[in-house]
Amino acid sequence: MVSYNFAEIEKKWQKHWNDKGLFKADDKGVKPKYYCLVMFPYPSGKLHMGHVRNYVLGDVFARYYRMKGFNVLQPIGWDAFGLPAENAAIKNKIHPEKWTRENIKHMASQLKDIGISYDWNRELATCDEQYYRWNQWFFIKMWEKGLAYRKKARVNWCPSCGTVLANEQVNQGKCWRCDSAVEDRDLEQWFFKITQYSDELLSGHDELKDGWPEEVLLMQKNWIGKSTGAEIDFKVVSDSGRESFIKVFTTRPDTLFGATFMVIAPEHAIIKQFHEDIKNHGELDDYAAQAKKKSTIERLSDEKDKTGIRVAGLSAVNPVNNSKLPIFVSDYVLTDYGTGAIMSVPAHDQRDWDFAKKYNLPVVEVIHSKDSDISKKAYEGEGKMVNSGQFNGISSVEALEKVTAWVDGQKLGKKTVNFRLKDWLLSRQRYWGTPIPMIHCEKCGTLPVPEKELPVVLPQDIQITGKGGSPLAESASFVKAKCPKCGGKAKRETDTMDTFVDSSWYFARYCDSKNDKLPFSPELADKWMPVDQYVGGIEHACMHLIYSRFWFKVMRDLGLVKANEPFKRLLTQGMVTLGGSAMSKSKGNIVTQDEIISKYGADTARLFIMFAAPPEKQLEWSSEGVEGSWRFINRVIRLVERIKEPSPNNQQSSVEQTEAKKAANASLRTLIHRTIKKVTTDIEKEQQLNTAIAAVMELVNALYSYSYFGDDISKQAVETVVLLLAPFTPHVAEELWAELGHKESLLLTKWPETMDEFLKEENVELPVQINGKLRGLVQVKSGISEAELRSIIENEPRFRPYINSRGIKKFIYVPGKIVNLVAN
RNA sequence: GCCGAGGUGGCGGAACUGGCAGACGCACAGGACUUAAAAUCCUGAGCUCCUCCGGGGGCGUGUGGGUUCAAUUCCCACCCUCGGCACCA
Repeated sequence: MVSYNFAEIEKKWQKHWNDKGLFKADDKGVKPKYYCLVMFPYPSGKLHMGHVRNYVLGDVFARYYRMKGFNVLQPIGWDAFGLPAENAAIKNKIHPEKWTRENIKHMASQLKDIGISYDWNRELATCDEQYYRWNQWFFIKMWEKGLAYRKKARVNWCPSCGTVLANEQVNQGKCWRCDSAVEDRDLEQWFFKITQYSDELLSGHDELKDGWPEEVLLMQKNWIGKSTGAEIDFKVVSDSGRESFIKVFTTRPDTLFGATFMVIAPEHAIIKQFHEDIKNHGELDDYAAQAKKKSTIERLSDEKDKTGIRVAGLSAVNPVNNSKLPIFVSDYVLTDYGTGAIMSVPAHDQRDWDFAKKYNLPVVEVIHSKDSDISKKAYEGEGKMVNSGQFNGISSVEALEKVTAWVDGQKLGKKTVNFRLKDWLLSRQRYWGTPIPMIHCEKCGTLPVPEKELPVVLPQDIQITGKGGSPLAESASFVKAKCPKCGGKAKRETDTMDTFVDSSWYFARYCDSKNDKLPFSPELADKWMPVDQYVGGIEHACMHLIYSRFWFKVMRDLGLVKANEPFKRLLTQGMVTLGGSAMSKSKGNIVTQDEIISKYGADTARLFIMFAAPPEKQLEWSSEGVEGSWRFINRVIRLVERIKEPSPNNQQSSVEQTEAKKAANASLRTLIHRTIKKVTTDIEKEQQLNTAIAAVMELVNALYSYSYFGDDISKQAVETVVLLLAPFTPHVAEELWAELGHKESLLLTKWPETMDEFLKEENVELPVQINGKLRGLVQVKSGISEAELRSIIENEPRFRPYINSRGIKKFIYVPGKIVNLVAN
């Protein structure tokens, strides 16, 4: 490996960019703005190739749009609160803040090493008081608007550590530290009322459909899960004659006559209500206790072996036909979706069908179609109503409306819209997060900390042990507070906020990151927002991206921003995996960027990770092939060196040579313009950077076999190569650009443009298929008529053997693309 | 289990809107340069069968079917891998 001196070149240009302040976004700039954002990193320690992919992607866009004449904002910051810092604190007896700050320092220098063009003046960390005070400010605004509230909710509880566990800290129902069985416990928790925006989060998709991947919108749509149906009251009767009601939610009121049993969640209130009437309540209580030990995912995934217990001594009544229905308890019905109870229609719902078969329950067909055979499986499609009283004979589509209307009229239920989206549970019983700025007074209740007292600073005098309740409750000086209303003794809230709060609005803070009067000034937010290009992992498709959209709408309603949506365009980059799963420090499967940079330099690392796969695709890491990117850069360097030397074989030429040269010139020129066009659309429109790089490689290959290297057109080609590579390999591109005699940095140089007249080609090579098989190619003028083409092909002897005496049955010509002859 | 994505040579990947499957790169083989090696430059190659060595045939995009003059691309069924599932971020 003979090397160009990448270390020296990279340092030199990084210093140059920094000294000249070329990455600064201009708040007062008149050029059109372009806000390019990558999801900010959690400072876990070292940058690995997954990070590199993310940040280089963003940087390619930022550098490209600078050359296109935009005023680019590309900021960076740190998603600095979170569980790993607390784990490190427990494990290594290091304060979370110290651990976090050290990681930030290291990762920041790594980002500089790979030459990402950030405006470092706007850097922020969410654990800065000056950042999280605004989390608290927003929390209070939400509380004032009724968007923050408190209610009981379930948490994972380790009885031996006496602490709340994150889902990640629960392995197969056991505590990660002490291995005791994890229990459910109800705690008073804080929520954001994100469901108030359910409809808008859904309809907002209209605005995003051009800039967001379809799959993300689809996932969000399903996550929000709007379903229209009806809530219907079923009378419940005990054997002793006591009566009550159970509300069920169904999206299929048309199948109401087919309900043959009812399934309720193990935690359903009716069980307590009828406790003494239920003969097997002991068994049911045991079952509920078992269900509590399972996570939602486990509960729903025991599909194959769905368990249920009949509630003895209690039955429901189908309101439409007064038939008595047995009631079952099963853990696949969840308390917090719908009403926690379903009517089961085994003929028309596969899960109910499976359950009915297992427990030998009747299956009654109420929708008939020629495709249905309910003895084999449930029929979930449309059809004609049967066994449905006055609704017999009409179509099930019509019945959906009519049954709902009838139930409504009989006061048995009503039409409802149900969402799968739940309110955002944001309180955490942890240390390393934003303290929730509330005060509990015995007399006056729960009140917000007055705005002038913000921030509520995280106390330092806390031992992080991983045991016990909320860590903040350990600090007596923190807990002690004065009631803002009566001035009496009060207690401070000791829960902290979910870190998704931090990441829900950081992109707006970048617009004005030093503001100490407001989270940001509305004027500056209006200048930069919305984000033009957001880049980040697909794993954030639902949670982070929905929370941010929600938060943005709240900020709009507070008058802080004008737009409706925070991110105009989204690129969900695929994960970098090693050994089949995503690189992450917690899994220990990481390859750090330093390993690649020290051997090949930043430019090779950048080029390789962009070239290895299309951005949105998952990429299994392998360093095989890095060598190729390295070689390519060196190949370009040699081209530049050669073009600077005078070329001797270009001088005298005969007439034939002149003709040949003309043709070679023209085709090189066409290639230059095609390459510019390809690279430009690949970056801007397709966002396929791997093929953009491949196109530049093809141009370089063509230059190596160009016979008149050294002439004007080849000089132009070499300059084009350097310009097109500038976003990908910025350091070496700057060096070469200077060597080619240019004084201005590439960051201030215009992106090359194509000229249409150089894109056309006179002749085309058409593939000729006979009966669908490729039999040869013909060279023709590009505008050739079908008749002309046909006679050329018919007269070519080489195609004759494939066409027998009866001739051509059908002649298909797709202009400029292909010819297919159908012979008899 | 539910929601979403993916599966193409030995490997990473390319292919516009249904129109030459395998661009570009890695690894590999041969050649040039060299005392030699490295580096570099040039050439070759999906698999397979036949060949008079000019070339010619067949098969091939996870599996099985279908639509079409033509399918990696559209339709149906299935298998496998990955991401998310609300306290990892």
